[in-house]
Amino acid sequence: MTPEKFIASKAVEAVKAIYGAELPESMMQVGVTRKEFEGDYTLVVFPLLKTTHAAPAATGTAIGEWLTANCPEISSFNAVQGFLNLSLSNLFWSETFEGITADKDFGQLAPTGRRVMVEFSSPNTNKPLHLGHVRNNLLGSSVSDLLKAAGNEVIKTTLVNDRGVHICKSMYAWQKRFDGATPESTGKKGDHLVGDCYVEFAKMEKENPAVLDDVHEMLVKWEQGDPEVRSLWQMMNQWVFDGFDQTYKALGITFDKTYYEHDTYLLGKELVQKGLDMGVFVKDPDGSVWCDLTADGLDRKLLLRSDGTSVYMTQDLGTAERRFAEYKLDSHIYVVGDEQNYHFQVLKLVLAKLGFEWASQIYHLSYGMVELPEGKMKSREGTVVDADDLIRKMYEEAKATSEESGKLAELSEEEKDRLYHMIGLGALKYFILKVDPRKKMLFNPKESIDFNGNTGPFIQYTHARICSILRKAAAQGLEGCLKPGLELSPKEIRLVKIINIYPQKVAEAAEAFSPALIANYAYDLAKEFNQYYHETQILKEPDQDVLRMRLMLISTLASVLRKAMGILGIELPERM
RNA sequence: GGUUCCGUAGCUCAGCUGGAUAGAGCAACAGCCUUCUAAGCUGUGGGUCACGCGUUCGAAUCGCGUCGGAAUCACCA
Repeated sequence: MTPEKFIASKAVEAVKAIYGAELPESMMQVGVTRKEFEGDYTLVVFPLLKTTHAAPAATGTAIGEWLTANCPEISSFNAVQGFLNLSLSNLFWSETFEGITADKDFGQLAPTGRRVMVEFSSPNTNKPLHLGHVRNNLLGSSVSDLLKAAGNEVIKTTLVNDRGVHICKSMYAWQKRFDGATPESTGKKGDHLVGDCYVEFAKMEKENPAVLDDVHEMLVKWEQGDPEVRSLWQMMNQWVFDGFDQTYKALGITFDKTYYEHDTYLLGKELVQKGLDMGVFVKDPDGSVWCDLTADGLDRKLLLRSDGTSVYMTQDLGTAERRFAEYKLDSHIYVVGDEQNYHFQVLKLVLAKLGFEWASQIYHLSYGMVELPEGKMKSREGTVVDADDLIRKMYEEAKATSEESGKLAELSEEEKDRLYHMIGLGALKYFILKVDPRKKMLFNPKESIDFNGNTGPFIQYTHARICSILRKAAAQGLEGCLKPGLELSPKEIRLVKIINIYPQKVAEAAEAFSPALIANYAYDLAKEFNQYYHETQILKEPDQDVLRMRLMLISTLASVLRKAMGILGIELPERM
């Protein structure tokens, strides 16, 4: 039980005892006391005035007196206007602290019994990944870990868009203008080489629009299984996959299951027939099939072309049905940009019309675009921020900053390399994940991502600092240990308080599908530690019990930082 | 035009299930390394929470409207 809930339940008892009225717990608004006032938690008494028929301050005082008299956990109070500030006893906090240290799985929520699939990344195989994909990948991966921490079973998946006109464009340009170039012959990463082909095609199209006909012919041949086209397709796709693998590896992204569009693009046609049989779809005279959503405030949606071929939506209906059936999913989350809000709105509606109860368990985690100061990234104008480039730059930046600080003399070259990658990536991941997913975000390539302030490296640094203290303590044979009933300082209580709400944060963040809440929590915790660090000499404390308690406190804090940042996919170093 | 989302400090962002004097970081300025890692800490300046009306004891937060921005409404994916 959280302290807030505890106080609310006690306040219900207080009101009953003093005023004889039974109020629901939801009437008790308990929040964390603002810094300017004394106390840990504040009960807002305004909502109670109709019941108590007394002035705000008098009501607060009466409840405060009852609580301090009847609850040993509540040590003192002060009533300011309609706000009753309550201080919890030192014993309460030291017991809370003890409870946290005893819980090996602190922050891992109880199993929900729900199985959730998270689809993210889902790249096209005609060009390399850029910053927009990076946001998608980091969000998807992080939300997956977040949902796991919240007690769900999670299956991470991706649907590779490996067929279609866009792929054929790259293939066509390669055939005509690349003279047999391969990743080996050019020394170029495969996805970048194929991306070059795609760009080249745009030029070809500009010079002679007729090339589009050739590409469509190629697509038809692909669908017919033409051996030559298929083998070219396979070769170039493999180049891209190899390139993507490197990028995924650098980002620390993995999937439990990979789908390929060439396997799934025909799914959903039976569902169209089912919808027609059920009378929820209609067939136009030209043979095309539609779902009428005008009653839901939307338009008519095409589900099957007049030539009988399927569209994007058809395929998505089919894959959703297959996945829910195959994996017995309770829920499915799609991490897709907000430009596709309409698509997912329609998807859910159509599935509901087909009678699938699980349609309501589909969530579109709709995130905002990453924009540059000039606006959207445009590949035609060469303003796309390439993922590999960015990762490399972050590494260089981390290396430069680290070398400047000159603290890493004892590390081997290999350890340094690992550390630079950890820091560079930590900066990038935190930069992206600390922003509310739903909001669009701005990236300015001219200003490099910061390593100071509210950043990943700040939190990594804080962790390294704690580890340094723990190392020094261990060298003196000292270990963290908590003596029951030991007095905690106000600052230490603050730390315990923040650590204590971590599980609650995980629950909130999972509910909102927002790793940003975890990022901001980790920052608050790190910041609070740094203040404590500057005003408290941990190792020079003469009282051994206090010293050991502090070691316990900071090692617990470090462990919570690791858990929180782990959800963001960010590793914390032991020194930096 | 319809629908949806957004508008908080010079910049990037928190806060939004209504609560006390709206918070951080960056940038600027002033301090703190003979003290456990200065990628840190402390302080100063910086706000009509786009605007208006409403609901409420109380609104950045909820409702309606206005202005500004974005996305989307394909027999594209």
